[in-house]
Amino acid sequence: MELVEESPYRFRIDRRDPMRVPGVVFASRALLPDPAGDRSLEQVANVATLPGIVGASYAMPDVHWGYGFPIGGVAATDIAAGGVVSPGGVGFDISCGVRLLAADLDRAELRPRLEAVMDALSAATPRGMGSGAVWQLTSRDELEAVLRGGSGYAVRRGFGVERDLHRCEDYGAVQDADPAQVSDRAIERGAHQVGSLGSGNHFLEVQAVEQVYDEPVAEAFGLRPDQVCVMIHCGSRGLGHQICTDHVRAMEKVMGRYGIHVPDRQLACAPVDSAAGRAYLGAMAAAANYARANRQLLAHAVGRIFERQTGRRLDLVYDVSHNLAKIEDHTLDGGVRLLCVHRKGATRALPPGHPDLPAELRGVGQPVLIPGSMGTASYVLTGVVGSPAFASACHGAGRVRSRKQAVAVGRGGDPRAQLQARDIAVRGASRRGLAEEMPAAYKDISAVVEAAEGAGLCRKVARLVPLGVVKG
DNA sequence: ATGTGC
Repeated sequence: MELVEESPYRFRIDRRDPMRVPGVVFASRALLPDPAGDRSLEQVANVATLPGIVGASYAMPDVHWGYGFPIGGVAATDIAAGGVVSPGGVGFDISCGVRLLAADLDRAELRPRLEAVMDALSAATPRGMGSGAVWQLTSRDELEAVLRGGSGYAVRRGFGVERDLHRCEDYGAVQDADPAQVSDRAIERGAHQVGSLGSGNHFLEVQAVEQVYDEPVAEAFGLRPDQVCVMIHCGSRGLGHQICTDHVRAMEKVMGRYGIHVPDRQLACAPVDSAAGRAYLGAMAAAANYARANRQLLAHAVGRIFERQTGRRLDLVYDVSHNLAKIEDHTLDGGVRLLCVHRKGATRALPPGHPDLPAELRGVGQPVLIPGSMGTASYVLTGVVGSPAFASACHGAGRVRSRKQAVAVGRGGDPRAQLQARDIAVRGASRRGLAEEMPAAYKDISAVVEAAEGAGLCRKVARLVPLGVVKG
């Protein structure tokens, strides 16, 4: 894959047939994927062939290989020009995302209570591959209320407060969810997992604010130095996975009828303005709302534990997903166009002044929540005016070794002991599960964030360090 | 990511 260096944090893949637009990779040279083990730059070029794609096929600094689209990919299509939506451009874990809570508590005050807090969080957090959840839903009607209402439904049922919704992307629910497009199988898989963490790279972490880069913005977000925070990273569990599977299959069947041909079967897609496209978007919105409710329920459980253990409240800083396609207005070539923006392993990053932000955040921009790999720092960033990638930023460190490779590299070591030696309390997860998530398997989060900022995608606000982690 | 893999 030929890359042209345009600036220190921007590389171009020149357009050549059948690409409709160029590829653009925001990264330092050191962060570029190694073509020997990762073909994600070929995927960037493949995405550039999709009908209706505008601007470029973008890759964030944490880009790595994914299903069809790269993880860390952004692609926008022009709906009026036959632009498509593709489930592979969202990913299997629909609306997987991050929620950050902040306590009115300093890390020194928490220190003597940390082990007890971690035990209580561990006991209250359903996690791992199987079932077990905060909510046990008994009827399809009740699950449909979750699929339509997202975090808002959880709040209405008493699991949170109205203020929470002002600190959620989309005020807690994507509009136009269509439960009729969700298969019975997806419903069955989801019914017993509402309010559960999952496994893999999902986690619940107690953190402390180690550094503030922009004090006024941090203050507007509700963050200050040494403050204790809780970060939750999880998604739509088996329900989102099943919806992705179902709609990829459906689109594979009808794609030819729309005259669409793609270089990789995993890029199955349909026009946004088509029966198959609308069906997927309705089901995707339902899965997104499931993920939002999932994080709302877990956060509420965590809040109760914090109050009981420390006497302090947890307030929501923000909740934002990094696996979603959204219908958005963007200015392009001087005109406003309605685009379908796919962000897969990429976080929406609205700039200051954006009308979709609540009044209290409009002056400073949207909080962009970037978890590091296990045991490393996480970052809070903010969106900036003039984003070069449809108001999007990175989403995390980005895997560089497969799970299997990660276990092989770490063989002989004890991941739990390694984390505890650095004063990080660990709860849950098997030895293998932890080994798969060790920092050696990921890029350096600080380098990823430097590149994202250097490329003009976002701006640093605060750096958080882990005190304790609950893994699936 | 995922009742882990056609």
